[in-house]
Amino acid sequence: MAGRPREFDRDKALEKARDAFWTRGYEGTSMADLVSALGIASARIYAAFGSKEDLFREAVGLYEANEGGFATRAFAGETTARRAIERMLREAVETYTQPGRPQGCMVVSAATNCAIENDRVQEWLAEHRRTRTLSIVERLNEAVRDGELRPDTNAAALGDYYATLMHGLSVQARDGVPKKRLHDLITVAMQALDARLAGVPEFQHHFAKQP
Amino acid sequence: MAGRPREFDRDKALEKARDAFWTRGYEGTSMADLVSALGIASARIYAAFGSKEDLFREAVGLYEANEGGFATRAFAGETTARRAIERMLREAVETYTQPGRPQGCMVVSAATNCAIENDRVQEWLAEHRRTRTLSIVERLNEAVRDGELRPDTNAAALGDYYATLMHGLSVQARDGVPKKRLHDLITVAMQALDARLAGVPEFQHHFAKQP
DNA sequence: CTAATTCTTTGTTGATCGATAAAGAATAAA
DNA sequence: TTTATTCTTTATCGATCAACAAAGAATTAG
Repeated sequence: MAGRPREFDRDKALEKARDAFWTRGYEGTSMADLVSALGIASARIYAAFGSKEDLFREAVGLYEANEGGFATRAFAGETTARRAIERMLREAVETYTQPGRPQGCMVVSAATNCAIENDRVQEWLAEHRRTRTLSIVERLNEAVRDGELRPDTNAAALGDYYATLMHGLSVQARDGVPKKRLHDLITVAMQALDARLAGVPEFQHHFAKQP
Repeated sequence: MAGRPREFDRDKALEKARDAFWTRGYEGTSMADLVSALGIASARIYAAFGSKEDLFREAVGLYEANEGGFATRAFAGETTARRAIERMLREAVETYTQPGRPQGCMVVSAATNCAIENDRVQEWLAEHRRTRTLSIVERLNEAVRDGELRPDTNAAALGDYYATLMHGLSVQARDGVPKKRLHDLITVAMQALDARLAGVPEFQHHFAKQP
């Protein structure tokens, strides 16, 4: 063991790689781009991270453990589904529109138009999105079981609805739609959940589960 | 003028190019891919279409004139905003999930993670999305002026909301979410508009414009 | 010290990228 | 027919792609 110690900070390098991939995506970021972003020769990148694909996967992991962890954080930190969903959406918007930072969601935008040889990477991110959708549905199902939401609530449709909206938020943020407009549309979107809360009888006939 | 007549069908070739770009995106589709998809040598592609970028722009134009024209069609073909918005969303889902066809929206997914040298292409598609968002907002503003929607309706937020949802639908469709689930979440989303329709007094206090 | 190990530097690999040059083939105008 | 024009074929261009080989440099273990 031992040997010559690494001269650069691996964690700092990974952060720079995450930002590069977040901004330009997997294929949009070349090894030459990474060399100049990390400030180290390509051979050193390969020695430290394995391959471009390995580096990307590790960079996405870092993203999800921090900026991209709004869903996990919201579900862990809020006691009601109503507050968790809203917090998730509003934290997503904050993350997607941070000034001086890459815009949008790395998981949504980093690998959507890949060449056939990078299909595995694209599919890997798609699986992350599907898992996130599932976790939202599951939280809403829990809310129905808990009695927070009416028993006839279609939690699957409601969860798909919020997941779809969140993925759309990433597109809009990347297109430069200002933060305030995104927050305003979230306000509109929260009404679907409010209408399903137990104890709001006048809405019941309008928002009943589809047959 | 005149000269040797072209031996291949330019329109058919453009359709094949549109499908290739729709499936794999601008950068994900190489000239070699186009050569095999169109069945003609690269020099003939350049003679007929100029460059890869010119071909892509023409392919997007074809997409928008047909499959991707659901928004324009809905606004032209429906007399109420309520029906226009729903038709736009449901036709979008049909387009995004057509069996045996490229999934999702070409305008949303064909150029989201591009290298810096293709920024113009990426920005060009973003401009298309912003224009589409604007057209939705404008239709809702019209509905407020017409009295279809309550005068205190925040048409900008409502339009952003439906544009965001539509862009999210493309992500979900690409991820393989089945058509039925997408239609079900649209049903949830239509309630935001229903709640703003004139003549539904009991909703007024819940869906009032933000201060 | 020596030997083993790991990192850094430098230069380069073969493959693929988008794009085109050059020459031959097929048409219309004169 | 001659000439001009346009398309097709073939072969390739220089640039860039991700990845690595080889040798030198710096450390620890023994």
